[in-house]
Amino acid sequence: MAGPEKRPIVTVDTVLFTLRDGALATLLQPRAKPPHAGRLALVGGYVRPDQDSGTLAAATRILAEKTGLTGLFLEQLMSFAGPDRDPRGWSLSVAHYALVPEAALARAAPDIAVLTVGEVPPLPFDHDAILAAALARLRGKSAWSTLPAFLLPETFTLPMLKSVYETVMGEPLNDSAFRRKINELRIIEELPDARSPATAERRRPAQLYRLSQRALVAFDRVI
Amino acid sequence: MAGPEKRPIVTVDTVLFTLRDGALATLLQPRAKPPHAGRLALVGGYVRPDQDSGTLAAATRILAEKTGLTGLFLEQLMSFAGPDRDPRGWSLSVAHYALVPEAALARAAPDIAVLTVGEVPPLPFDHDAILAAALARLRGKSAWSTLPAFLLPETFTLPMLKSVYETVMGEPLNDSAFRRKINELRIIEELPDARSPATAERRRPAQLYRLSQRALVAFDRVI
DNA sequence: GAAATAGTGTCTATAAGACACTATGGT
DNA sequence: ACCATAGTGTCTTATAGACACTATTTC
Repeated sequence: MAGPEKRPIVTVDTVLFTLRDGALATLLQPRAKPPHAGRLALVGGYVRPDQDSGTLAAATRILAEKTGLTGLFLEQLMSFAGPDRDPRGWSLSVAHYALVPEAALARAAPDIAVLTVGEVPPLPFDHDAILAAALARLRGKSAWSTLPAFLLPETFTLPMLKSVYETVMGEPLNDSAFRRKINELRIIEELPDARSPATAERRRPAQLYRLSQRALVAFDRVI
Repeated sequence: MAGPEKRPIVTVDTVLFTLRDGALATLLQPRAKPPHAGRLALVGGYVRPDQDSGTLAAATRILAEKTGLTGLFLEQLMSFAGPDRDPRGWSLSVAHYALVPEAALARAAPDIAVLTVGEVPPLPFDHDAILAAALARLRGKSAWSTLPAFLLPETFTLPMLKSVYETVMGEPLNDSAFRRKINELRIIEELPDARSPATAERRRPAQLYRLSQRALVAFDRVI
């Protein structure tokens, strides 16, 4: 039986995704304390058994404390553990990922850096591997769920929705087929008499929609 | 900073799947010690930072120690944590799942119970939830990967492969379409001049195949 | 040659992609 | 009127399913 002194360090880390100028980006924060103080890293912290009812709760608490971000789509990714990933000793991190719509971004702590996923520098600990796994999960799950919609505001247009799917999956989608599928899947609903504002460039206003359910919906076919 | 005394209990648990008379089954073992001594449960144990290089290594070690099973396909599922799942206190279990071909089953510890997934009794801790999550993962991943093949011996016939996909996914598959897809995907290779034995009932022998790669292969389309 | 399973060929149904077309508002 | 984006209709292509057919072995 392992006594408490033999227990691993248990932390949670969260990969935060957002959109930046039409590109997929991630939010990183300079570490406040050693190890790796000052270096950009995933937002993480210790699981506190006296406060947290689970790891999702721990991740939610730490996100709020360290970044001010709340109300995000947040999901467990997987755990990363081993003797060498943290200089403090054998540690286990339950990695999560979250999607940050632009409106929430505005409320984030000022020290948060927003970097396109292609321009992320080498990260401390095994955060590179965690980020890669989160990206793979985001891309994989986007093809058959409403996951990318959580990068958008609550109401959005079909061109916006198509664009975010294209950004996340990294490939252009057929417009006609996209509309057909979204329609058949009944995952979004029209806001009656609500249209996006027209601008000098975006001339014709588009119909506004919202998710039929404000929760992740999976579907069998692929976008 | 959380001192060691505030650290959660960290364990690993593994859901073991196998085939039993053409049905999907799970391997459970009576617990040797309290809590819940004597009750059938998932195979699990403490992560030992002094011995284990990670949670997969911990699960592999514990499986070997408690069941004698080695060489299985084994993958992390996700973590389950909270204050109430274990009477010993706030605990975190990194759940895994493994696939046990019939040949490996023969080498398993004698106290292992093999139960069809439909006839599993209520399990201690949150093992019901872990089993349900593992089953969902197995079913979901089977549609687009070679996962079910790890329930078969190293060499198998196409009818056997089709049957294991049907068993795992719980629905009949079209024979012609199945062969077409398996062929196009190039995931298996023929063993030249090797055929399954014919019996009184299975009259025409079938061509034997093996996986082209003895590792999980994902494909984009669905079986 | 009858029985039973292994394996093939081909038609049909469905869904995805291509792409030309119409619609609407701003300038 | 023209531009730019929003949105539609329809043809083609790719893939999945249905199902009848042939092939090979045992009895």
